[in-house]
Amino acid sequence: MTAVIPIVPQNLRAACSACSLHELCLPAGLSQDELARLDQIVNRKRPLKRGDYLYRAGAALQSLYAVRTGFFKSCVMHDDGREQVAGFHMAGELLGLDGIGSGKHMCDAVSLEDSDVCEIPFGELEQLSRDIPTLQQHFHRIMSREIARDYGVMLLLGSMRAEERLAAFLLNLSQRFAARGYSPKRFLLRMTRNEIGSYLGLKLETISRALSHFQTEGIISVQNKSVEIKDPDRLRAMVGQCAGHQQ
Amino acid sequence: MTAVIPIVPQNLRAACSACSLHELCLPAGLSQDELARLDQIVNRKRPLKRGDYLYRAGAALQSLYAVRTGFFKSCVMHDDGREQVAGFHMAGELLGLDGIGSGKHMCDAVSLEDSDVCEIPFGELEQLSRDIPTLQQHFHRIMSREIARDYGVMLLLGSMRAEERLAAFLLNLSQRFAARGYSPKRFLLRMTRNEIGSYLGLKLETISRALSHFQTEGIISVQNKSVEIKDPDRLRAMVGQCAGHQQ
DNA sequence: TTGCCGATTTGATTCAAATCAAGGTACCAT
DNA sequence: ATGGTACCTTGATTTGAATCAAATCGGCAA
Repeated sequence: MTAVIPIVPQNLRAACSACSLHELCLPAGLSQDELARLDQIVNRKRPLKRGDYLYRAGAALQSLYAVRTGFFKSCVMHDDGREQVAGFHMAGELLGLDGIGSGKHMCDAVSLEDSDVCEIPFGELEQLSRDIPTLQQHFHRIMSREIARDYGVMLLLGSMRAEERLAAFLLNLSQRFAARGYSPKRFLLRMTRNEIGSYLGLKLETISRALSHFQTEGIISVQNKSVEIKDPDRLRAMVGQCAGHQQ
Repeated sequence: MTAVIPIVPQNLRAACSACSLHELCLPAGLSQDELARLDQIVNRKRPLKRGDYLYRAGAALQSLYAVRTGFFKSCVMHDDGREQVAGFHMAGELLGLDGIGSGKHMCDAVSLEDSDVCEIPFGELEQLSRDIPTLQQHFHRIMSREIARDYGVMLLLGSMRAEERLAAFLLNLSQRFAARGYSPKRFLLRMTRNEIGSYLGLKLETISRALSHFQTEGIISVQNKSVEIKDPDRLRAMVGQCAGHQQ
């Protein structure tokens, strides 16, 4: 007979100061004291299961959310039901920035695996950031980086070929995993081929074919959701000079 | 003999409080007193001629710029020289937001007609916005709206057909002109077909053909850079239900 | 374990937009 | 005025990715 292990919600209680992500996340650069003040306004939400919505487009924006563990997509909807994935979000990233302008979320945020988030009431964040210049500056940097990322996506969608887009996408994931201490060479694709396709402005069949092609070229190895990057240099070489780029 | 009219640089001296754009621009919602404080940090730059660069990608970000009069494009560059127009900017809009995160401009900002801008030193803006909550909030809204706009562009680039993209683009311009008190029906395209194409992820020939097609359908009338929207409803109908949208 | 359903792969075919090509037009500088 | 240059239009052809189609795979639930 095995001992019953009591379920301790320790993750739920962890403070920013104790969080492994705190140099990647909103609190980056804060002193212990400032960290404690930020901690007071941050709420831990109960974990989300795969497929759960963190919020939906149109809902009033009360808070921003920092991904603690897990993986999210945010997607914009057309009137006619067409869906466009606008981003994938991993640990340490901030969700909800697009809704501040209108006071309403502009997209759905959906958990792609069991996830944990920290809730940061936006009004309180604004107030606190008036007191803590470092926090204010870092928040501005985070918003600005999201804009810069978006420009990168526009470049990708507006002027890259299918395989170039996928190569850029894989390199981006790799680099973000590396920044979080995971292997940049081996990782899981948390999202479906269809979701990758939506993000990259391509159809799922095209994603599948491109992955297969990269594999036969020996650039990567794919097994379902699992990817290994075997030749990052060749992947990099594909981005930015896809021979006679037409678009 | 005609009287010589002295050239008074009155535009250069105009304060935010006297600016017709102040409810559209950064100072929106400020009291007279707060406005005066903002005015103290804003510098008027000398006018830019068509084709002048306001800043270049890679340059250190010192200031944001508000368009006072004129028209700008911002464009991201590939390593290989491919250029992607990331946005067009008109009076009252803020440029440079993408560079805050890294401290360097991520794109070029180019004047598409003779233009005037206000220079807003970013460090001073951050400082002032700690004192003036309304300013802080409005600045956050402006950044957030840029993110929301970017999501819209992603939707456009990722899931719309060529003519649908152009229709969305024309409607967007129309709406922005209207917000500035200009006719939403008749306006000039300040940018070339090539630049429109770059922004929409299409080739200039495709833009040209689509414009011609809209004209033969009686939806718009085009004459070089001048556009008249004759049937805005039909234009709206084209966006979001381009019959059996494939992408 | 088995059955089912959603996800993925791969092939054949189609099609929208790119590319190639050739005039035509407008505007700037001389 | 005039020549030049950049911009635009339109047509013919090509092509990359979408669409259509059909297996196959994998994981979850009964």
